Amino acid sequence: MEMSESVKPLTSFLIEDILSITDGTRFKESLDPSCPSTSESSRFSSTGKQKRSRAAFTHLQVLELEKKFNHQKYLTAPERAHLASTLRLTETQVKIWFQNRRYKTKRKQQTSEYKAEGLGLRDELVQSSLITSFCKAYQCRPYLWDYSGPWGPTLW
DNA sequence: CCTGTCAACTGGGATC
DNA sequence: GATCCCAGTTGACAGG
Repeated sequence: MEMSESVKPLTSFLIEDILSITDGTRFKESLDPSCPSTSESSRFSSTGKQKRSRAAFTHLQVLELEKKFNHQKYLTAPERAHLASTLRLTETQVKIWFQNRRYKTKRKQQTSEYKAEGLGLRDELVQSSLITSFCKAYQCRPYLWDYSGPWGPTLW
C-alpha cells in the first residue's frame, strides 16, 4: 500500500501535550510514537499470525481528528501526512480513522433519517446547507460529486 | 457471558 | 497499476 512513514515536518505545538497525556480510560497499549503499535512494524511477525491489536487513540488525538473532520470530510495526501505527524500517528491510521468516521456518520444520519421519515420530517434546509459544506469538502475531489453522502454540517 | 464500540481489515469499484 | 473511496466484517476490549 502506501507505507510512507517518512513524515518529516514536525509541526508540533500543543501536540506535545497529547503525548504526555495518558488519559486513563481505555489505555492498555501504549501509543508509543516510535513504534506505531499496530499498522506495520509488529503486525505480522515471522511466525505468521499475530493477534490483531486495536490501538486506542488518546483523548486529544481524537479531538484533533474530530476537529479536522468537521472542517473537511476528506483529506489530501499532504494534509493527511501533516496531521499524522502532528498527532504522531501513521498516515494509515489517519486514513482509516477518517474512513471509519465518514461511514459512521453516514450510518447515523441514515438511521436518524429513517426515524425522521416516520415522523414526517423532510428537511430541505439541511439539504441546502449540506451542499455548501459539500462544496468545500469536495473541491479537491471532483470525482466524488456524484456521490450523495448525507452528512450533517455539524460545526463546532 | 452477552453486547456495543471502534480500530483494523477485506473486497469491490472508481479515478488518475 | 497505484491509490483512493465506501460498505461491511473481524477482533480486541469495556461495561452491563
